Amino acid sequence: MTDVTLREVARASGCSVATVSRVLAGTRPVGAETARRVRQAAEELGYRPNQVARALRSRSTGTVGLVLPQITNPFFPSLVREVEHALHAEGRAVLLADCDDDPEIEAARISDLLDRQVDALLVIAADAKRSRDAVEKAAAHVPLVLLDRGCGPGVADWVATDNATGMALVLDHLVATGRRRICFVGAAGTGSAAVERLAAYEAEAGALLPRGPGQVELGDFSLEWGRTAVDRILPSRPDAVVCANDLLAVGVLQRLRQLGVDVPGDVAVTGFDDIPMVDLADPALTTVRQPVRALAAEAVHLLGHRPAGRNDGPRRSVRLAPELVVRASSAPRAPSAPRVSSAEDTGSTRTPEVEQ
Amino acid sequence: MTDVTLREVARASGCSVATVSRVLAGTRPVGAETARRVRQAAEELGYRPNQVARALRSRSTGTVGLVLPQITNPFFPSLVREVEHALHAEGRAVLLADCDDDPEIEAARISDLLDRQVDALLVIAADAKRSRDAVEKAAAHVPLVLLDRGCGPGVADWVATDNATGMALVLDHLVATGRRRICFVGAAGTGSAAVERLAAYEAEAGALLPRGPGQVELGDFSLEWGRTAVDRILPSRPDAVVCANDLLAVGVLQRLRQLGVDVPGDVAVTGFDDIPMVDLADPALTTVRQPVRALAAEAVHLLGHRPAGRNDGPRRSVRLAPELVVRASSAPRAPSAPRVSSAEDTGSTRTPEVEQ
DNA sequence: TTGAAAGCGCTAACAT
DNA sequence: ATGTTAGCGCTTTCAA
Repeated sequence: MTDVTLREVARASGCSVATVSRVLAGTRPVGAETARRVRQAAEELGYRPNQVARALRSRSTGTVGLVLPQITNPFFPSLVREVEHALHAEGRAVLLADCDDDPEIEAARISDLLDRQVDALLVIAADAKRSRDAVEKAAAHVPLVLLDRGCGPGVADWVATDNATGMALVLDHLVATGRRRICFVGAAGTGSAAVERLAAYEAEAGALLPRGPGQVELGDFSLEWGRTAVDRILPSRPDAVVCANDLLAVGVLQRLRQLGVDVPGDVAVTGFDDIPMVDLADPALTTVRQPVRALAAEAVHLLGHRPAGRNDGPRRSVRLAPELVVRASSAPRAPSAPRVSSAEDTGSTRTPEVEQ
Repeated sequence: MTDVTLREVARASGCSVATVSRVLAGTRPVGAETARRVRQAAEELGYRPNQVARALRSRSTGTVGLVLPQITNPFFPSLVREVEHALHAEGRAVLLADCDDDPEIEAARISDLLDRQVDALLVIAADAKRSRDAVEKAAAHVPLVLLDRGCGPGVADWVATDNATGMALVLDHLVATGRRRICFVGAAGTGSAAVERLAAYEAEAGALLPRGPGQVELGDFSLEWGRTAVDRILPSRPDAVVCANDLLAVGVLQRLRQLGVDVPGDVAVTGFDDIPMVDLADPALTTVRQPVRALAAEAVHLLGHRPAGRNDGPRRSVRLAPELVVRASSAPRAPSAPRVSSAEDTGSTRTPEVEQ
């Protein structure tokens, strides 16, 4: 089952390999009759262009490297899905590299992808500081866009969710539904999500609440820390707990239930990200849905707009507004105005549901 | 920033390109001193071999296509992770193709991957019947291994979890802890998971229970169907509900709680797969953990053992035994012998936990 | 519009 | 052990 080559198509259609190439790649005008003969011959022989040979000659593999910290992080699969679809729509394929949250592995994987001549790189940085070097070097060789997690200013183009807007949506909603003693459970890390969401909480709460921000508890982005934080926060008698991500919020819900605290009667709880498993939370979790499809589309778009390896022009940083999804965990205490779901005017695309 | 080629390394080290190639690729013995000079020159020039050129000449890209139905299906990310790591350990890269549960898109993606000259294909079939053609054709060109979901006998090598063993572990456990009125909530589809888990339930329940299998309700693999099925099953007064996957089980738990039925006091509930979100179920869900790492390792192993495109020899079908993870949802009603967790003698590798 | 010819960067025969 | 030489299959000058 040896593969059919361009040469054989040329012979069968009675013209040169150059002509066949032009017909099939559509690079230059070709006589109508010739084109027809070529296409027919290609069809009959079952010709399939060898993309490796094409890549070697044209210096473009039609391949993009996608580097991420951990595919098992529940927020990433939908992002990977959207990136894959957006790239495929342009005829490009995705080389996937999972680097296990380790910046050194990340650097090695990036290097490997460059050796494989990817046309571009999409990187969800493993570490805000320690990913920087590898990303910066890679950006000198191919167009590179940071997605979701960045690694410092000026390193490369960066597309992420607008955390400040997301947090503002949450606090506006809570205040509008009568909550006044709002505290915050977050993470102490240096990643953009941890830092920006905390900062946004403090700014918004300072502006909106008469007494300013409530108690803040910082740990890591884990279910366990969500549970623990509840015990530290409850003595201050909050009427709402804002969490920096969904995992924390689910941990908070679990512990609150264990303690017999009524949600949303006694306290409201909110998350961030809208990962698939919040469907299972009880009560259903109010959260901020990241505009996953738009993030992917924007990242893929930027990829195409910085010529390979050219470092001229300013770095672009694109922030996309997320959408507030109001569910039961933040329902008003007086159930006079039942709010089931709401999408603010963010212009963001909806994330597809998880299917089984 | 033009790339350094083999030719330049050859000139710098004062020997031929062939020698440089042999040193760097390690294909043939080379004099120690020459090798040293070559390596030094390569190092100094910052030489990086062009994998595309190498692939064209050696007819091997060091690339494997991974085709799956939907990366957002909660069972797949950990599988993708393990596959990626296993392949990377052999110096191979993963081209990812998500086909949106559509066999036609799947066929197109497979074809695209073949054009890109992947050395092999790993396919999680989208549909037990309609994936067959494309898979069979692809298997004629490159080594191909079906993973998790197959598509009929004799099509290609196939690696999957041993559903019969998994179901037997569940039923043995339930019977051993005193459950006798055990019913089943599953899916009506034709996929191997749906079919085999149902068959295994009926066989085991027939053998173990005096009155034989209990009520069986078949719908699809969704949370919603799990909730619905509870209402149909409750009138038969079961003391255990065995579910064909975790999503169903979580739906069952939700509805049971809504109805005020005590789990595990009144009825035990079990799932299948051990997807990350079962951590959040309340009570924690007893389930069957698929041997994800071992599945990936075995699939990657098989990939290397059928020479490219050669269809000789019988198709191999490898089934790996899963592991029962006992949690609160199936605790014995008399809490005299608290069982927290147990791993049966399956010889399977443990799946790593999901991290955030 | 078409063809002839020159490579892309590398590996693999075949020499020596 | 090393060098010379032919390509891998394609795209792209350069001529015609």
